[in-house]
Amino acid sequence: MKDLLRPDLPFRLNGRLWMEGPDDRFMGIGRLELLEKIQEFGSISKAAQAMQMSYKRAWDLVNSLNQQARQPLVSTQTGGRRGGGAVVTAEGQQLIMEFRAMQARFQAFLEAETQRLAE
Amino acid sequence: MKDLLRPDLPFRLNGRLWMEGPDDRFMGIGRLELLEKIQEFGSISKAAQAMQMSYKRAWDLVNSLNQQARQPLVSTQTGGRRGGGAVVTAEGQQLIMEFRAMQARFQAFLEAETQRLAE
DNA sequence: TTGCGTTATATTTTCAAAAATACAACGCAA
DNA sequence: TTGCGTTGTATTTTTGAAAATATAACGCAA
Repeated sequence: MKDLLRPDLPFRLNGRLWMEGPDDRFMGIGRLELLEKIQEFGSISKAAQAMQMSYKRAWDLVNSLNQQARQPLVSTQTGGRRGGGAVVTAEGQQLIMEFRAMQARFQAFLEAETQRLAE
Repeated sequence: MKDLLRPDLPFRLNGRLWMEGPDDRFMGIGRLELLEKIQEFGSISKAAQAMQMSYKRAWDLVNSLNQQARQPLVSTQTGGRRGGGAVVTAEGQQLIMEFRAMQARFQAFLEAETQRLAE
């Protein structure tokens, strides 16, 4: 493989992994990071801001996640002391853990293939 | 994982794999299929047509491939009996084989992860 | 009761990627 | 020498996704 590539350019292997339902994506690296930010800030809008994403997009993603899950993964409330907020549920936390683990195994796969590539 | 998902919807794991240079993608499943179609038809325009892709897009992809390769992966000629045509070079064929093999290993990874998912 | 910072939602605007369109050059064959 | 089906290239148009914008509802606190 290496002998096919221009030697003056640095090439690397990359990839994406996701879970999908019949007509919508369910989980991917972007949604994973969003869930983690919501957990960190307790707010969809703050999470969106931190990811430089519009609130609408973030909300749509959360909605899509919740619609496809058996139990809500993010629970929200409007009004109140801090204006409202969002919490990642126990189920959401489980999803974060399991998908993070899958991502880690995928990274390992990519690194193994990158080794092969150098041959 | 399975217990988090709506039981009435069929979910599946999916993914993409690609090689990239500093400012351009080099190889991916789309380019792989395009190379295979060019090999099949001996023509960029026929390959594009078969993939329901505009000729310009197909040509741009071929150009990008050739620019980043040490040796041309597709060689073309204009005019002549059949109006011209395109041939996948030996190097191009090697790329097809190696990337196909990598894709196969990726599929195996996806299936292994899908097993895990069902637990 | 007013202000604040959220969630929730609809609508409009922007942007970039792809497609569509147009056309010149090429070289063989009729 | 004309026509044909390519490659090669520029320009315009379309399209779809995301951002931007706007606004209501909510519920606590000052």
